[in-house]
Amino acid sequence: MAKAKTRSKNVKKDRDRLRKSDRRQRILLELKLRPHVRISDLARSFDVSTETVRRDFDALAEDGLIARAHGGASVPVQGQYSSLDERNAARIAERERIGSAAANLVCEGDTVMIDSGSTTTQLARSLAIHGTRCTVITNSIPVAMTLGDVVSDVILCPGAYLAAESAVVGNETLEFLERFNVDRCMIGASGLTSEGPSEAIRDIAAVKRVMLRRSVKRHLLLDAQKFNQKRLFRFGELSDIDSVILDAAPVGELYSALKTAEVDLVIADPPED
Amino acid sequence: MAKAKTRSKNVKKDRDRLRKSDRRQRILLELKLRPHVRISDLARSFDVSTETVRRDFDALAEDGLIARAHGGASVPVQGQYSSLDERNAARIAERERIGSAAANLVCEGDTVMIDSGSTTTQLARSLAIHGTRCTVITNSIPVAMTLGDVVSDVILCPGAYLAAESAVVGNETLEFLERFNVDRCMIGASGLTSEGPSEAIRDIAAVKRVMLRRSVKRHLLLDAQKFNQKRLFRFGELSDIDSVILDAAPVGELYSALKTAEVDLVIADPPED
DNA sequence: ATCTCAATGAGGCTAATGCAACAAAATATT
DNA sequence: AATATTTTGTTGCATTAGCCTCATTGAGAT
Repeated sequence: MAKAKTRSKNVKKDRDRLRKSDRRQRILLELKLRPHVRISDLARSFDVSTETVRRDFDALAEDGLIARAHGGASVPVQGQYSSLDERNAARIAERERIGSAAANLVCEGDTVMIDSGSTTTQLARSLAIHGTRCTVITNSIPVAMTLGDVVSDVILCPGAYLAAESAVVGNETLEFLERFNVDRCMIGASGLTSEGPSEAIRDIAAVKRVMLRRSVKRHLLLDAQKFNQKRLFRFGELSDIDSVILDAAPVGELYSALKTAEVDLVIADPPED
Repeated sequence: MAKAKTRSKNVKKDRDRLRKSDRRQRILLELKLRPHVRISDLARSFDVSTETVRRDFDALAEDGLIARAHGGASVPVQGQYSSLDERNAARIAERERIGSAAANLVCEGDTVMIDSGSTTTQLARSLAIHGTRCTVITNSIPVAMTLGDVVSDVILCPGAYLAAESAVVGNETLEFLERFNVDRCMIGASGLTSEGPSEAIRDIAAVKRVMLRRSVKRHLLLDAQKFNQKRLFRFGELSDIDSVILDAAPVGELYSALKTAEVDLVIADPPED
């Protein structure tokens, strides 16, 4: 049955005041336009009190849709990791180290495929800091935006835009990637077991598969938290990987499996301070 | 008491102050990672006083590299227009109206090509607010990110990433676009004369040309400030355009030329308040 | 070594924001 | 229509940020 009264009395418990949800919607839209909005501006724009906007912010932040800041709010995190909680903030440091170590593997003039993910975005950042001139092919928008067009040539893949990952995926992406032969690829993973790396999202896994196939040297980036984690989509064997860049050495079965597969282990330097 | 030399430090000696430029660099890199940084965080991170960070912010904001906010700073504006000055802030309102009017032209289920630019990004925003379900093909990253993947299917073009426009351009973009036939395209322009629309950046103009060619209905979006402006690269004749969406009616020669070419004029509604 | 100038930090003050409790207004429910 | 519930506004106060001035530091130049 079609909803006759569009938005008047819909549900019982679900009291969605048009006003409120409408404001929230507009806040989110606004944040898609600019990276940061001020409470005072929004209050004036909506003609409500700052307290109301503050409450909207609290609600949106609770859902992880925005990131609060003093005096305003910004987009949660350009589609990368969520810098909300302490736990994740700690992960950032490790990803930074991994990204930095991975950046050292890239030589001047290299052609590199970089996939989407928080760790590979950190790699892009390290590459930008380091100023390594290279050609990058990526399906990740944060990676492209981080690298810019000054130091590196960045080629962005086509495909369907996947907001949750800030990346493009799908057949067009895969076909496009097939056209290239690159020196190396830098790939993240949600999990790594002795059976190989795996990933939770199918389309993302498919991209990784193709990138692995088109590269001479194949590097996997991941932090120790992913050890022995298994996700639905395995995108390769250990023998498909030339080296793994990580923040701590694996042990036990995973370690021996990596050794058997002759995978190089690149352990990122421990934090300086 | 005007200070003669505000910040003249471009001495030939490049070893000015590594400290300062290094900090600025890191601030910019940080902003590529997260959309917003806090002064207090940076001060702690760099182990300098908040005043120093504040001064860095002032300098960076002066160059338009960051956007200041209370308590921090954010990326200037994801690569779109610069919301720095009042003049530009005023333009935003007009672009909003134009974008909204253009969004009304899009029907449910349409396939639409949208090019890069501040006005078309506003169109994307209006589409998102309106919730029009459609398939969008774009070379603009802000457009893709604004639309997301909930209401619309968004297909991003491949190509070389052009940071200044936050868009992809080049042969790959053009070839990709050629593969599609769409109902309509929404295109911005830097200038419009009786000879046709023009654009300052060659690669961007090339994209617009192809989009025009692949569309049944061709819409041009621009504000009155662009009237009688001529840029280096003309990307079409007036007769290539089906309708122009603008915030004020053109007059004189431009008006008669548009009429002669049988171009529809869609004047955006004036502001409500 | 001394001088100079830019850069930085510290203090003090003002303005803006955050927070909590309560009051007022709007809306839904009966 | 009357009541209950939610939402919004207001007030007061604590906290934080902004900004100005001035003292101090540090690097380069003479």
